[in-house]
Formats: sequence, structure tokens, C-alpha cells
Amino acid sequence: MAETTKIARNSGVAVWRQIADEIRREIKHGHFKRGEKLPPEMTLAARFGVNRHTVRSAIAALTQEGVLRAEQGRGTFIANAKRLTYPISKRTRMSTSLAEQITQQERVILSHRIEKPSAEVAHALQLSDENAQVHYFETLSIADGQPVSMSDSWFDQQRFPQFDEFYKASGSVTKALKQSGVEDYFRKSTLISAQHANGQDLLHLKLTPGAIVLTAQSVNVDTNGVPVEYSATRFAADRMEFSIESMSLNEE
Amino acid sequence: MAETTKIARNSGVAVWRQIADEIRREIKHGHFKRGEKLPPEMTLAARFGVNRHTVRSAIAALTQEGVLRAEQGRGTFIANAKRLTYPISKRTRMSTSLAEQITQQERVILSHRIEKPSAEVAHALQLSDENAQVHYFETLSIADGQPVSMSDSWFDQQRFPQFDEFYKASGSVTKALKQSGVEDYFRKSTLISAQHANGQDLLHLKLTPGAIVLTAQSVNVDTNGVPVEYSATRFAADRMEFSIESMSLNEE
DNA sequence: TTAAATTTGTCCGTATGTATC
DNA sequence: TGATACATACGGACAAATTTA
Repeated sequence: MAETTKIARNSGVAVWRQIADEIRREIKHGHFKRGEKLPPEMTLAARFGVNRHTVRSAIAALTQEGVLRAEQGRGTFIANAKRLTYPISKRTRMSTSLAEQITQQERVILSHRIEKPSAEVAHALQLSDENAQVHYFETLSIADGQPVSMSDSWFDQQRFPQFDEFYKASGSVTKALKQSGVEDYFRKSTLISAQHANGQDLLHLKLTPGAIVLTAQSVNVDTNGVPVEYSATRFAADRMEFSIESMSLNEE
Repeated sequence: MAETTKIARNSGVAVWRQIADEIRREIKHGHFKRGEKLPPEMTLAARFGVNRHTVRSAIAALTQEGVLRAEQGRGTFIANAKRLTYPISKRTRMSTSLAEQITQQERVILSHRIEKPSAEVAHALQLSDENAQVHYFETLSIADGQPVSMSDSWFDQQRFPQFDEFYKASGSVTKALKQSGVEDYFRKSTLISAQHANGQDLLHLKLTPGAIVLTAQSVNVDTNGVPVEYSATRFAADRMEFSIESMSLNEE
């Protein structure tokens, strides 16, 4: 309650930054529990003896760091930290890889359409036919009620004409591919990058502006080495990390 | 010059967001070259018919996305995009993996000390001795004059007592390990995550607040499977991506 | 069910500081 | 040294979302 914290004016360090540092320190030292509400902006402004906007700058910085999460009308909350681990291995299956870490998971197909592949997709799926068509799916993965990833995936429509029916019926890529005649498949290559969340990500993954998404672009192939799926999945970076066990990785 | 762009007030979309979207669009459509200076805030404010602070909000959002880069006293510049690809494979060597993509590279040892391993480091290096000591190195990697990664790495000091001398002399982990009796070594596991850059990152990697770092924590083992190096490397996410070729990855 | 209060979000305006040219 | 341009901080007003009475 008391204005115990000293804010140094004209010290070379911006006031908003000092406030952010202090709030971060207090969270770290357990003054707040995860999920708990931070005092309102006006209260903090009074406590630190600054304008509300200065507090807002500090909160904005901490939000961006992933330390806080603000919700209009409700308040500002202490974000929780722990990440799920997603193993990237030859036989990674979305549905089984997280099973041990969570109690409940769900996959929602947001949209599906048949389209002409972009150059990127055609190259990944090795489609040389001028008239090639692909199934395009946009899916959302939810673990324990919280969205963790959004995925764009493409499948050869000529080779798998009924794939969409199978996929929609079973909700499983593995099952749909099996019904389409692909007994088994493997992850061939994965490209990992990170960028800021875009509008779509913010909406579906329930992120705040400034949040980070970890992107994995992967090509899955059948037992003959022919690509069957190309996908680009965007994970909420504060909820997920990737692990690669490479004792039998390629030499090169 | 003319105020051609329409800003819709009370449209449900914040004005600063509309301006950010418009500037992003113009950059994407080539209205500006990479490295070129954006018009001053006041000019943009006049063009869009808004207050300077509203333009600042838009610029802040784009800075955070990595689209722009503001420098006090100089101006705001269009950031450049293209990423280097870092292959994560069983025999990845920092010094050789990027050789084809860049013309010049350098590695600087920022600091070295002998310390007691943290629980995390002891576990990774499988050091059970109570009195274990490790070499700790902080290094900076530079490609074509631009910093790309910062690394913390640890080596068993008891097993490799002269490692620091060898490393400092050769500047190569591979050579220093060889001189220490390790003929060959392999990447055993890698953990990848992404977070916002901290103060150290901002300084050494020359990033702006809000920038993203891609983190790879990896354990390297000798031919007997005994850990020889544990490292945590932070890459500037806008300059690097990871690739994993997994035709011979683990089954599990 | 409604209305008021609370809390965060947006936008404007002004003043001053700091860094660069 | 002065002009330019970004950074910080203050103040006020209203909007939007949620919770409380």
C-alpha cells in the first residue's frame, strides 16, 4: 500500500522501465501468484507517484515479455509460464506426442477447401502437374482447453480424392491417410523459425499483440519417400518448446 | 504526399492499427526499399490526419514485428528480412554449417570463467561429483559483420583442464576438444524455444526491444555417449531459422 | 434484467529530454 | 550551434468490455 518503491527521476533510466523492473521483480519474488490480478493501473500509478500512462508503458513492456496479460474490462493478470514439449522425431504424431503432458486435447478443423497449390506447396509436395489440385486445411489444436497451435496443411487432391471426408470423419491425419491407402508415413524435413503473431494468430491462439509464434514447416513422406503432407504450424511460443533427440540423426 | 489513405474512425479497428497495416502494406508493395528511412512521425501524422502519438503506436507495433527499426535522433528505417538457415543435425558444427550462406564469419569469446555447475548444467553434463567444476564461456557469433547469435556453453573442467587455453588459442570448440582427447563428438539432444530478447541480447545482438530470440539448448556427447558440452545459444530470430532433415531420426 | 461502477484501450494535446546531423 | 527527430512523461476525454449492485 505504502509508496515504498523509489522511482528515480532524471536518472538516465526511464520511469516506465523502473516500474516494469520493479513489478517483474515482485512477481519473481512471489508477491503475486500466477493467474492473479495485478492492481488496477490507477492504483499502481498512485503507488509509484506517476501518471497512469506511465504505468501503462511499463505494463505494455511486461505484456510483450509475456510476464503479464491484460484484458479489457477485467484487469491485468500474471501470465503463467510452463511450456509443453513437442518432440520433433521421425514418427511424430500430433495426437500422441503431447498425450503424456496434458489430460485432454482436441483438434478443430477451421476450414477446408480444394485449391491450386502455390509454388511453395507444389515444390514441397513435388507436384509437377500444371493442373494439380490440393486439399487445404486450417486447423486449431487445443490442449486442456487452451489453444496451442494453428496449422495450415496441404495434401495432394488427385492422389487422395476422398481425404477431406476421411479427415473430417475421424479428425485424424493418420487415420485419413490410412483410409487413403498410406499405411505409414514419416517426417522428412522441418524448418523452424519464430516471428510475431499476426492477426489470425492473436484471434485463434488467444494471444496479445507482441506475442511470439514458433513456426514449424514440415514435409511428411510415405514409405516410398513420396511427400503426402506439407504443413506449416504456428505454436504459441509461451506455451510450447520443441525437442529433438538426434542420436540417429543424419550425418550431414 | 496527398492524404490518399482513408482512416476509418469509430470502425471498431483502432486508428493506430489501420495505420500500421497501411505502412506494412506499402513496405510489402515496395513503396520503400530495405534500409530506407520512413518519413518522420510528424509527416506521417499529417498525412494520416492523426496525432503524432497515434503514428508512434503504429510504428511501435511494426518495430515489434521486426518490420521497422527506430533510431533516436536519426529516424525510422525499414528492416531487412532474409534469414540464414542453421541445420540441426548429428554432426552440426557452428563454424561449418553456415559457410555456404555467408562470406565471412567470426566468433568472439566474450568471457570465460571456471565455476560450480548449476543443477541444470550438472544434469546436462551428467556431473554427479559434489566438487565438480566447469568451464563457462560466453561467445558471440558474427556473420558478414552482423551478430547472429550469443552462446553460453559449459565443459567439464576436471576432464578438460586445459580446454580454455586450447579454445582461446584456436577459437574452435572442435579443435579444442580434439586437443583435449575427444576425437569426435555428436549432438545428442536439442531443445528449441523462443522468447523476447533480454538486455544482454539487445546489446550484443544489436536488437531493439520487443525483438525475438530463438533459443537452442543442446548437449554434445563423445563417441562413448558421454556429454562433453552443454550450450544454450540465442539467435536473433529475424536473422536465423533452423532446419532438421530427419530421414534417419529416432523412431520414438 | 438493468444500471452503475470498474478497468483497460484509444486518442488527443503539450512539454521537455536526448541523440544525431 | 541550431535544426531535426525520436523518447519520455504528463494531463484530459471518451470508448469498450466486464463485473458488481
